[in-house]
Amino acid sequence: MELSPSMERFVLHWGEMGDRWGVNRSIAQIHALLYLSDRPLRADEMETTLRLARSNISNSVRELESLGLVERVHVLGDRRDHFKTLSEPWDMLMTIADARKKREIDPTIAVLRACVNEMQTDGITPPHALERVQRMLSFIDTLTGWFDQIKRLPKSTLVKLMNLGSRVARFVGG
Amino acid sequence: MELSPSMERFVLHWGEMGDRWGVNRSIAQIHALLYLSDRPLRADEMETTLRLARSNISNSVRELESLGLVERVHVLGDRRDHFKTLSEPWDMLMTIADARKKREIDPTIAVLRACVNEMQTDGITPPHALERVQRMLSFIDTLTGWFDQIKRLPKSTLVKLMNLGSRVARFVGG
DNA sequence: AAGCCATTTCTGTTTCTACAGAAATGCAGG
DNA sequence: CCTGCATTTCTGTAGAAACAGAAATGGCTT
Repeated sequence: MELSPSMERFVLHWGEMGDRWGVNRSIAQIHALLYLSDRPLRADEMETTLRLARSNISNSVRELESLGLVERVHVLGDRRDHFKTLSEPWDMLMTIADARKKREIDPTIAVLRACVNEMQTDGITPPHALERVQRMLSFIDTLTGWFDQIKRLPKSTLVKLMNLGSRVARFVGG
Repeated sequence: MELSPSMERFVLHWGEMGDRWGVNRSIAQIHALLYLSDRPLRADEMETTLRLARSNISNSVRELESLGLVERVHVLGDRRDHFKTLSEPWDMLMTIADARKKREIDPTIAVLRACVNEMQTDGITPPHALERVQRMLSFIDTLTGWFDQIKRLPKSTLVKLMNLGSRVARFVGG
């Protein structure tokens, strides 16, 4: 797949962004490439377009799959794997948020809970430290609980809510 | 400042988390330490507690300051700098989101705009690629516009909205 | 059943970031 | 103006991650 200069710029920038957010650069580039493509791509196509090693493509695609961002598809008469990604930014965001919640937030909640438990009984931890951790725990809990509810709403409803912006505040007397 | 085992665990975990989200480990550890402390800490205290080099503390604290997460304060009769962080998780989240928006999202929007402009005129970029970038741009635009509005709402209103969860959907006919 | 081709796993190299320690700067008090 | 201490900047190093290429695996086709 040939990239125009702007497409290349998009791919490169996406790579940088991924980097800053804890996703490695190649993975983000592959994702960007698939996002730009109007059809599923094969590993060898991505290899030549992005000039990455095949092994790198293979592993990255696997990671993207596990994130739920990329799907492995097939075409008749070709046994090679083809890959495609979500085309709706909104779906992408939800998928990423979901995956990272599972991988990072949920374990964090577990750790904080354990900390709170131990802090309450160890007799060394100063009260204010316990209080801080509790506060953080309940904050994250509230936030993720909210997220879990919100993400189940139909997209159209969410769009309406977003367009309301700060005017949603009316409904709670803000 | 002495850390109980659970406090240490909290600090270490916070460091790991920072890492995964593109903040370096020491910076996140320092932040965690300040968060647990009930008083502003000096660089040398953090040095011994976290066993990091003074230079590292100095640079990290500076970075946290630029993120708006840490404030440099002074006490009478001591010319050394002392540091403290926000104690409200909600304020922390907003501050972080704000800073990262400025540093990463806004530049991204600029890049996407430039890409869209060039793609429209270069005569090489396939239409679907242009369309994808446009869609992403408008999505990010919508989202950040929403965020800018929301963050101005009083915290109490936000808490009410969060507690509503998916029931906010009622208001837009969901 | 054998060979071929796509894919994955493994391993060594390279690159980059984080960090410590040294040197330099700056400031306040004497 | 000089001295001493805190802080910052600079530089080399250590460690980790990313990556390429080689080797191995697995499955389809003939």
